Amino acid sequence: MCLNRYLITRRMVTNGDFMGTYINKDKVLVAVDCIIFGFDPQREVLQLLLIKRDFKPKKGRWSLMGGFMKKHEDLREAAVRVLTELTGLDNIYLEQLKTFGKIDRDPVERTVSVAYSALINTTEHDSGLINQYSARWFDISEVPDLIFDHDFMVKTAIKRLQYRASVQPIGFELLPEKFTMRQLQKLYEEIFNQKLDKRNFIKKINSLKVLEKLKEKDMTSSRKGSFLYRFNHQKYQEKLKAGFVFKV
Amino acid sequence: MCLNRYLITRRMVTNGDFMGTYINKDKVLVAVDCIIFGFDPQREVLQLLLIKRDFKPKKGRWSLMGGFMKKHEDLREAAVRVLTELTGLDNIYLEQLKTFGKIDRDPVERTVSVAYSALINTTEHDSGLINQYSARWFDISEVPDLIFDHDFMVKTAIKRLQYRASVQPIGFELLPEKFTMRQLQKLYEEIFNQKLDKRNFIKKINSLKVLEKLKEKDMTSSRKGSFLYRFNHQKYQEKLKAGFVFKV
DNA sequence: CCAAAAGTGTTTATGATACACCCATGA
DNA sequence: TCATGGGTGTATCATAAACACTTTTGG
Repeated sequence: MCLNRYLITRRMVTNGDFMGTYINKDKVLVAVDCIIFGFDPQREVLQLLLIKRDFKPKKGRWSLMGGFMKKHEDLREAAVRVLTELTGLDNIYLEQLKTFGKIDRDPVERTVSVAYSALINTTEHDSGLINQYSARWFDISEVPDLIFDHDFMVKTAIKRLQYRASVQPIGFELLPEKFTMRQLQKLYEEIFNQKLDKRNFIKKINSLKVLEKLKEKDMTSSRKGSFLYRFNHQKYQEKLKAGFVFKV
Repeated sequence: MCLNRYLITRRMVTNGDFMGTYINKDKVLVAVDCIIFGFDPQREVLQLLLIKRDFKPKKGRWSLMGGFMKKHEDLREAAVRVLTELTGLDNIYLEQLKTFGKIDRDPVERTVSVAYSALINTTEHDSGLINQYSARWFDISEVPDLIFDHDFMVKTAIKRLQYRASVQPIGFELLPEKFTMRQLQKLYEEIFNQKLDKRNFIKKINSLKVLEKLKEKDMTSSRKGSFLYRFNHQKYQEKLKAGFVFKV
């Protein structure tokens, strides 16, 4: 590390080759921020995970889960580590969203932040664990003002989520293993922020042929009860390999 | 800068608030790499701009136009500056592509690189200027091996280009002001790497209603000559505002 | 028997695809 | 007159959108 750096510097001094290429270049902090979406199947709302900062600056304000990349760690690994440290969430697939590099985005130090995003199935992840870490789910319509440029990051993430939802059967990452058609539809309505026609929606979803209709019914939401469905990962993978586009 | 940093450190020492938040965090080099696409309307090929490195490491190898962000400069500005310094290209709209953060992507120093991409109209930009800077256009099918992870960056950029081309009338950024339908079609064929039906293509393009057919003909490619078209930016902006999706 | 949510089909409009011949011109 | 690239139209199919009534059952 320091040694390594010294050696390179020596080489540069010796033959001049690296001159102007790596020395005298500014180094800055590289942050990672995690934008985690969830869906509450009972209340049928899209949610965002936030933490309350118990340190300055902006102590007491809500923020995305963020931290700094270490020199000897991959960027993505840094995001995974930070998320785990702050929420206990483990084994989450984080997708890179965008990098935010405005000069004054962090008032303390020049920091470039790489935002990562994930969709999680809240019923599969221990919410007690999340609470323990002073993290909390917010309904997407009730997200408070966030620190720095985190509001903008969230806006960007929602746009990306809408795009992803339009080309992939995204619902299955956010719903419990078994779910009703109504829940799936509500999820899409939340993501796109618009009402969808029940009949057309079901037709389209069925045409994708990646759902199994189960014999079981969910009896909590009506007297008649509604059938439960399950996502068939194998069929999905086969279709994906065949180049099928899951336009919803 | 150094002063500023010192003050913050003092405050941290005084009240402990910043402890563990900003101090002892690793700083790394933040690079920007520019992926510039062009289109040669004569030869009807998609092209990529590269430079020959005249410095180590990888001296003599071809590479994207890259450099390091300065501490007191926006990330995007850094990309614009680097592009201008290395190619003379000015006034280019660079769109952020993705950030590459593998631990060993640069063998010399830990570097996180943010890739930016742009489409340029080669006839509007002084190619003499580019040559002066030891930059060169390569046909997309003949791009040489590049340094570091630049090959992967280019692959990623091409995918993004294909996506953008499918939802925006992208051709107009890459073509000269006046162009023929054939050139436009060839451009899309190059981007998607597949043949398109002439009649269907023209129908689709016309349905977008953002082209003006001129009275002039281009006589260089056939005896009959082919009509020239021009992109109508105003119509495009109006449609864009109205939420029109330019699916091609 | 009624309230509340579940479930189900048809029609129409729009856009995508496939496909082949005539036109204008310079040499 | 002919070789070359330019230019045009129709029929079919697939998907999207609009739209309303019946079913089930617990209370």
